[in-house]
Amino acid sequence: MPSPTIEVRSSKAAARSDGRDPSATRDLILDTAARLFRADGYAATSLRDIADACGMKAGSLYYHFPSKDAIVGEVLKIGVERVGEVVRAAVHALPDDADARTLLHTAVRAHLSALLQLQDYTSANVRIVGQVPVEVRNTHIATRDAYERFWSQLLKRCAKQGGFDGERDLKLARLFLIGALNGSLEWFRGGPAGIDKLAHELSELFLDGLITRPQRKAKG
Amino acid sequence: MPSPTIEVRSSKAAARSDGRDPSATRDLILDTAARLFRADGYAATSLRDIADACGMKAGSLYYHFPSKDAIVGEVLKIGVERVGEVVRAAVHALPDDADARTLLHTAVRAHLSALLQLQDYTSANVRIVGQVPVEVRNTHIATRDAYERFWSQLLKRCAKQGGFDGERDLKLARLFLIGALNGSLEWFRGGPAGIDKLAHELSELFLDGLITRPQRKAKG
DNA sequence: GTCTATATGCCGATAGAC
DNA sequence: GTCTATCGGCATATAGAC
Repeated sequence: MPSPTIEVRSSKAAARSDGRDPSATRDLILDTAARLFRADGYAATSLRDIADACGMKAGSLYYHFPSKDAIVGEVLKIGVERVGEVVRAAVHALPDDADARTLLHTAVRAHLSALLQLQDYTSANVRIVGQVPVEVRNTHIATRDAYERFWSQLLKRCAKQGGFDGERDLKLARLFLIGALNGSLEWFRGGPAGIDKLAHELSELFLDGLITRPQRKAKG
Repeated sequence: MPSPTIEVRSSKAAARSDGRDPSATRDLILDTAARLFRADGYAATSLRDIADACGMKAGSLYYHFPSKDAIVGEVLKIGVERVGEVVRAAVHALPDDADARTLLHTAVRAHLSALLQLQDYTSANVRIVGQVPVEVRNTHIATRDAYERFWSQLLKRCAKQGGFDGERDLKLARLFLIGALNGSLEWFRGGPAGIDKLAHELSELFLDGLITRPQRKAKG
């Protein structure tokens, strides 16, 4: 499996620590806010907390963002959009006749990579949705629905290529799959190698199940 | 499938609306707090909000609980402990030689029943852990770990009875399974019949996978 | 057991100096 | 761009009447 490690950068703030990028401070605020939102929740994280962790004063944040809601909205947006982009790109790079196993494994691996490398953004996400102004939440839900539709189509494509069992409910399978993927945010501690093992195990589990099959495909 | 619907009562408050039970008010406060914590998060839910929804004044809550933390601690506790009790009881009621399919299906169905019928408690749970005093959180984590150990043993028992594939990583399978189960909190809307279908689909999916098997067991 | 009244403190946001 | 200073509001928690 020569597929390269998937790299997902959370923001420019981590890349350059000099002050030359005019948006570096903005990115630092976002990274910091995401981390604190994830750890303490939205309402429990004050602008003073965020500013302190950035080495700034609370009033200065208003030069970069018009309100606390705008900050949390941006954090949510980054979390949902970036995962979708990474997964779509990885699947799009496959040949048109890729088989079900390759399709599923690639999408699962890309999702896990982005999800876990952007942990502060993605997991702040699941914890603070529902505590945020309706306008922000509606945008978030629309993006999320589009991503779920992508997965529905992907599973249908897999079913055609891979001889899926006709009795399986693909809608429920999709929901369970995404739940299993996102649940890893709560327990995974490890690096890229661990992510690869996760992706391998989960896609095999969903395709083949726990019970031994009479004949198995040859591997690698 | 003659297995009866699993009933899980959230508290005595729902059962009796007369004022005769001395702990009825306490239970009403807990039910209300769980619902609001789930909807709005922990920090965003004020004691005034809880009191208003109970038809009381904020100060009166302090007759029943010493602090807001005590309320949230109790809500968390109910959420984790009740699910464990229901699942253990359901599995314990099975014969010693129950096969893997029956074991897994029974445990999955019991978990989903308790989880979804206690939605306010269980889903408040996943959203507000990490926003709560360390002492409360440690108790919560201990209970949760014990429950995960129960699932590990259950899967080992299934593996012996059911001819599991030796290549599967049971620890990861357990984590993915519980993730898929708990993820249903975010999307499931339905009643007991829907829960039964969920349990059926998920246990079949984990045992058999998405790909067609050459021979299948006869059903029902 | 529930009420009113209040102590004390942190919150988001703004204004204006530098 | 970042600072200091401050406004008005709502938070948890307490005290004591009924």
